[in-house]
Amino acid sequence: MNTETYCIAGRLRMLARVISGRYNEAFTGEGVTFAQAGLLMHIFAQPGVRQAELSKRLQIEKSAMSRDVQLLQKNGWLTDNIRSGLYLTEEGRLLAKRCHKIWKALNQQVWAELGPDATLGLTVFSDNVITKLIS
Amino acid sequence: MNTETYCIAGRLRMLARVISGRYNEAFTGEGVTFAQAGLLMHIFAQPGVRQAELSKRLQIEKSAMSRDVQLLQKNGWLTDNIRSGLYLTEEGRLLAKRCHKIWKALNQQVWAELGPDATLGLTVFSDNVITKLIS
DNA sequence: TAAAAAAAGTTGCATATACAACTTTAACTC
DNA sequence: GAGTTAAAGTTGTATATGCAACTTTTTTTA
Repeated sequence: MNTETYCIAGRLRMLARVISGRYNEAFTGEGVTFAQAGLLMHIFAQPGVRQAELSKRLQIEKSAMSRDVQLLQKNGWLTDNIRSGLYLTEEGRLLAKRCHKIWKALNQQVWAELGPDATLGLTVFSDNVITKLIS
Repeated sequence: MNTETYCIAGRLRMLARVISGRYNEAFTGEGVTFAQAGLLMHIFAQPGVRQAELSKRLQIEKSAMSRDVQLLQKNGWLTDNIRSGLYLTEEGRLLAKRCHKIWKALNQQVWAELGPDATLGLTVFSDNVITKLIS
């Protein structure tokens, strides 16, 4: 039946590029990328979270996470004790809240644009990857 | 019904990281990344293809494509007239063939590991993104 | 066909990402 | 509690990626 077995990795990377572009656009007004906004929102939701924890949850290599975090700090959104848990500055908290508003509206819109079949499809795929491929 | 609307972009990026890691591993023996192997295979399948064509097909920004292509060339896998169509050198062709063998086995294995529900889910999602979100 | 417009490709700059090696911090064991 | 081990975090190096501005090539049109 699977006569056409396209490249799973290639397809995922393409989809990530396309969707990331869409999300990045939405955050240009705030001067952040989607990746940065995402981290800010995670830290907002869980103040004091460790890099290692985010690293596992988001499946980002620890050295990449280290640099992402340093970038947030350089921009004044994190307090200076990043080795013992991540905390937003006041400016960081305000930005995180604005990002969340943007994110919520956009994510719902994309969800709606793609429709239930598509989003259910991604959910099923995602759940399978998480249970079968991530230790 | 959609009580939990997770972040589509975040999830896709995570999945791309995880699956890319898996594919990258498979190509370390050949000294190429999955991204490079993928380009080589595309060019092998369509000698003379233009950067702009690959750029559209893979949804990679043209400047990124330009650099990816230059890297392949620097490694001796592309002939020197990259501005008028991409052609593999003999070494490039041999490498592309080896990569295809690796890719085919791995892609089938991942397809099998994830199972039909998952892969169908990705297909449905992917088709929807392509028809609804890509101009 | 020459000029103008559009498309293709490149380069400067910046972020996102990974692997390997290293340093620092935390935990465990005796 | 000192020493060892493990976990966390950082830095060097390299690829992958995007945006903006620029150059080159191709196509259109007058």
